[in-house]
Amino acid sequence: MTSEIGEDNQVASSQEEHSGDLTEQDCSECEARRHCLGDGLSEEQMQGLRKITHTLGPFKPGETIFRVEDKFKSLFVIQSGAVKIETASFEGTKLVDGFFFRGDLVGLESIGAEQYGHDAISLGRTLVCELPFDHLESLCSFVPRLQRKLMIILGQKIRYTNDTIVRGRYMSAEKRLLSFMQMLCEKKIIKKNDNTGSVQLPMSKGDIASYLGLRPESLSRALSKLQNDGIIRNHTKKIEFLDIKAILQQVCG
Amino acid sequence: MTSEIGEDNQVASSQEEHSGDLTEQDCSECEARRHCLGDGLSEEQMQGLRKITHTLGPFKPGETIFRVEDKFKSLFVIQSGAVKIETASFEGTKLVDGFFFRGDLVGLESIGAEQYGHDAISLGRTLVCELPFDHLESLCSFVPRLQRKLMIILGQKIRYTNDTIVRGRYMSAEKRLLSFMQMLCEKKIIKKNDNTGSVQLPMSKGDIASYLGLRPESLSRALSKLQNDGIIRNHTKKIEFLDIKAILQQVCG
DNA sequence: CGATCAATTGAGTGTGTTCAATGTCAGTGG
DNA sequence: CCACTGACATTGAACACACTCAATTGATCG
Repeated sequence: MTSEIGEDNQVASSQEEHSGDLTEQDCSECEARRHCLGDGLSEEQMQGLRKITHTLGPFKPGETIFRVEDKFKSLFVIQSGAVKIETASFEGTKLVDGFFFRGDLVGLESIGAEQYGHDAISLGRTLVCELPFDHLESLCSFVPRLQRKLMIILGQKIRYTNDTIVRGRYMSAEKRLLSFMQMLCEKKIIKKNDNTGSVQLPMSKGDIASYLGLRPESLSRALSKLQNDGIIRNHTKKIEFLDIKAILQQVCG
Repeated sequence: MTSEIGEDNQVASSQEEHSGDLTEQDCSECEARRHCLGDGLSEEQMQGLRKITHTLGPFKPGETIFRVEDKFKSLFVIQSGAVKIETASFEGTKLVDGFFFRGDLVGLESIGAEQYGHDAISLGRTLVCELPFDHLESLCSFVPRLQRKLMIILGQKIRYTNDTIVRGRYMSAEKRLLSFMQMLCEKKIIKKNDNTGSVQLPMSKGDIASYLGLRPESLSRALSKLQNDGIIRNHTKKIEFLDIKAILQQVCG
């Protein structure tokens, strides 16, 4: 478990990119501006937030943003790209516990712990914004709106897990896949065009399967079935949605 | 879904028990004192917390503390007794999403939502301490320690769900049951006596099954199997632990 | 172009589910 | 006190769905 730690600290190497960067964070060009923790704050409040943050990356696919057992220090807002978190279970098997996209906060899972409980791994070309948690906490005391926002996000995360993963236990492989695709639609990850659309998947099918609590084979079969039903068209790194309504109407029961 | 709401508001009727109670909450006799949100706060800080709280109950088994679609207003600390939260799924089936014991906070799941997402139902004779959330939030801004504690609890809840329910998907019925019994041990719900012990279950077997993502029949079979293996002795409302070590050593994989 | 890893497909197995029957227990009323 | 009731729990038999194992195809990269 600890064997790999420290052999190649990509966080450190990435930080070098902006070493000597003492100017205040510039959020005006950030792709995630509208989804960020800071959205809705006054200019003055945003300034407080900008002072404690800086950009990390870009991370290439497979690079780690933090590792299991690294000291918990920061949350990370995804500016662009995508991230998965995973843990090694009992015998070497990796389990994917979450995917994160633009505007999502990575690291909430480790609040209150000494160390991160997951590896956070970049999918695609990823830029993140680091929020040192103790600074963020202090800032929250002065900016009630920020405190509120963080709590809301924590509450949402609890609900989201309950509505998807926990509920998912009672759903067939096909339903789980559909609810995953619903999520992609709601997060606007897909390129939508009326009732059709498509996603360029940043993660592997195996990762999706793991996240949904399925074997890769079972996911593959579910994909094939939906393709036969004319709901989707399945490719290696892309899924075309031929009938978005049918996917969204899917009542999860 | 909304049909039952308001027909018999047990919250209101319970509140009558202490209507006119304008004195400050007295925590000195509370069974959950050592597990409460306020534990670790200075006397002065505790005073702030006591000012915004009051006791509700006792609730009898089956009575609701709040219902789905009630406006989200408060968190509730369990002083004594136990609570389950459940939701009605698609066709009338109730799904149990959590159990709460002394010192646990009920309602975290609904932070950031307009309405509660569950029914909270008393198991056994239950006393709770109501924490109006907007007051609690304001207090958090003045008491960083409290803010921190609440965030830690939220983080822990996220981790707990991930470590039990999400991981549980990969575990057999027997393993899920064992991990449930581990939880009971860790929360000191059981009456322990060296390597043996017993629990008087406040909830039905059906509730446990639902919580673990199993059918009652499957749980029953798992219980029978563990009894045959000499690990437990199974009764209707009680489980005897004949070998606590064997239960705790159980590595969840 | 071969090497490697991911994804798919097929065949057989297994664990939990489903359906149905029986058993247990607490509460109620004769 | 015992019979009746209804909810919960247990047990059995057949089934279904996802899993396992194995083979094949497909993509990517040196």
